[in-house]
Amino acid sequence: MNNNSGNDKTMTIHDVARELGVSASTVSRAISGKGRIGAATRDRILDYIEEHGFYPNAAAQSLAQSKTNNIAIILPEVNTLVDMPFFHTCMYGVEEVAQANDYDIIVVTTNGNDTKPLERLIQNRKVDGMILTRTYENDKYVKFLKQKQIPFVAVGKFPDDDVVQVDHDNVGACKELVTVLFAKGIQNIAYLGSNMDQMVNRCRYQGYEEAYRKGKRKLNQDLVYTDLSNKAMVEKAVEELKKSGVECILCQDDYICDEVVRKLARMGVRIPDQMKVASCHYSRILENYPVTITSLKFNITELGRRSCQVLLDMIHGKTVPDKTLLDYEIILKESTKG
Amino acid sequence: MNNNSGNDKTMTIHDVARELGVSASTVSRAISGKGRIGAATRDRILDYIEEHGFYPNAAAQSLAQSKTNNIAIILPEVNTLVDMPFFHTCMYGVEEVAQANDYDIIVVTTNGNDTKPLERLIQNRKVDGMILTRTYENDKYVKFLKQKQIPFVAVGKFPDDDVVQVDHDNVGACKELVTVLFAKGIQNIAYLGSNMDQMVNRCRYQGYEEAYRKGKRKLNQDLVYTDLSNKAMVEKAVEELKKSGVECILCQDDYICDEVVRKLARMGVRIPDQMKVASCHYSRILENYPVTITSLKFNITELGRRSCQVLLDMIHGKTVPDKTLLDYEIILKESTKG
DNA sequence: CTGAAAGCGCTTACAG
DNA sequence: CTGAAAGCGCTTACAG
Repeated sequence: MNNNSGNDKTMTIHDVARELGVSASTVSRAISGKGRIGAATRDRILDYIEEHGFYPNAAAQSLAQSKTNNIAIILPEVNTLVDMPFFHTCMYGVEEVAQANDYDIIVVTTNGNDTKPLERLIQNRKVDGMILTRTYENDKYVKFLKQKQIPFVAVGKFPDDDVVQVDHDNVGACKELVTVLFAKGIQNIAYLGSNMDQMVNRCRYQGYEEAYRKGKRKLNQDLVYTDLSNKAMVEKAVEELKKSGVECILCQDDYICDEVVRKLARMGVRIPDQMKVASCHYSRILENYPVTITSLKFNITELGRRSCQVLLDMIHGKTVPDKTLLDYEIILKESTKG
Repeated sequence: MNNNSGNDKTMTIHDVARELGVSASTVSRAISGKGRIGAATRDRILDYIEEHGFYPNAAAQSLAQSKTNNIAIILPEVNTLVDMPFFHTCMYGVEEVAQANDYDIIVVTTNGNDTKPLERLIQNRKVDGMILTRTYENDKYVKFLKQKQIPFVAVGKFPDDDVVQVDHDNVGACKELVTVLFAKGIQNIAYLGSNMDQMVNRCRYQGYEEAYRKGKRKLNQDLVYTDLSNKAMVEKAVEELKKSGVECILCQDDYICDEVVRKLARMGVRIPDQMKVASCHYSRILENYPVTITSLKFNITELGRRSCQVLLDMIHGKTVPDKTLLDYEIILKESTKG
């Protein structure tokens, strides 16, 4: 007693064709909107479909059209309170515009080295394109995708010009932040960063450097730490910096900023009186402090959205800009006051 | 000059059949391992495939076999430092076992109300099953999936017996935690929770209640808050509880715990001397405090893994347990000392 | 504007 | 053990 003519198998295009006394081709045209078709027939078909809930089989469409309406989003393996929200939020953004365009997203997590999962997805033709959410200095995935000529976009900067990139202007943002801090009368600013394999980290450091150059100031390399891979190293750096008499510490991200703030608290060093602090990336972690922290703020969801939009444009054969740079905000707070 | 016989189109099963002088059926059998086939032919085919890198077209396989090798994972829209890592970690777990079984995961984010995205995925037959990562008191998705007879598993408890569930034993865990606290000599324990629409929150409260009953203690409803939906409400509750002279506050999750700890600090109330605190869910947020917090600890990745394993079993027609309850740990720390 | 036919790239009874 | 054929459910030139 259901709509399905007493037949419980899922409806096909032929079922609706038969019911309506037209051919399957005509039904297909009505649905796709492609090819000439009479307005009356089209409406009749569309009405029937609407009413009886016909949904085309994705695999059949995919096979016939050589397109999947799937895109892959490649996530790194991360587990910090800074990284997880970043990638998750970015994924939301991607998903939002994918959904809006009738695309689904296939998520794959990788360690940055094993290209097997990625290859399988491509070779089996399960996706029409890919989004790389993190790029490395020498990125295996990028090489593979370029060679396979798969449409893909890299979230984050990449040295090669022929790679389509969507990113926040990390270089410009850090440069401006440091310049602003100089303008506030701060004489020297230390930099604490970690893994320079990641492009985003290189960019931030570059911005810091450029600000020094622009300000015609001499950058003392003793104030620069770019390979702090754990808490102990950050703590040691903070101790050394305190002794050195530097006025301000610029943190590559909130993970490092978090350690810095805690360490200073344990040392009894007051922010900003005895040490100023700023971070290159605002995340909710910063909300937890008694003292508010000066930082750069990026719109991560928008980053995801734009990446997806650019990828879809590529897939649909439109020409897209090689680089899309998103804006940033500089949030000045207590931690750099005075 | 590539391996592809000078032809740049992607290889099909017929190409390898022709090269090897066998039929497409035989190639198919060699790959799938199904149907009788001579060991020699099989090896010859497999070697060729290995060497020349043939990958079957997923859409074609999907169409012929009516299965997609995709599963969907439904994520709620969340943005707190507690929720995002939870769902992200769970997703990792799912992805890990999906990958290992040659399944891909399609991620869809929903607000819990709009069933459209879910429906599309099902109706177009893009997935073989689904994982619901959050369940609600009256879950629309559950209803839809049951009606459609799609294999699915709910992460978290669900009242209906005919819904396959994978969950931590939230009830038992909270019950035991509260019982342990009683055993330490604490006389009364307040409960701070939020949205009771979510099953997980109901469970935790239920465990708390059961511990009271088991201990034959009278539960004073003035000590119970179950609808704190923002910071201000939590703060007010903390103030009232401090006045009431209660000894210990049990927090439904770390989001609430975070607010409680901060509020107590601002009030100048020392933990654990002047107020004890415990949380029903350990997340990295708790690592940030100067005082360590007693809490329940769950293995979220494992939750994801098991959910996926159960779903795959269902898809493959095995019988699976209606409920899979994962273990928990009780971590006693400073915050409940003395 | 519409239909019949071939094709997308696999799988799987059915013969042999 | 292996092959020819039909079928999965669409799309799309090609005729008319």
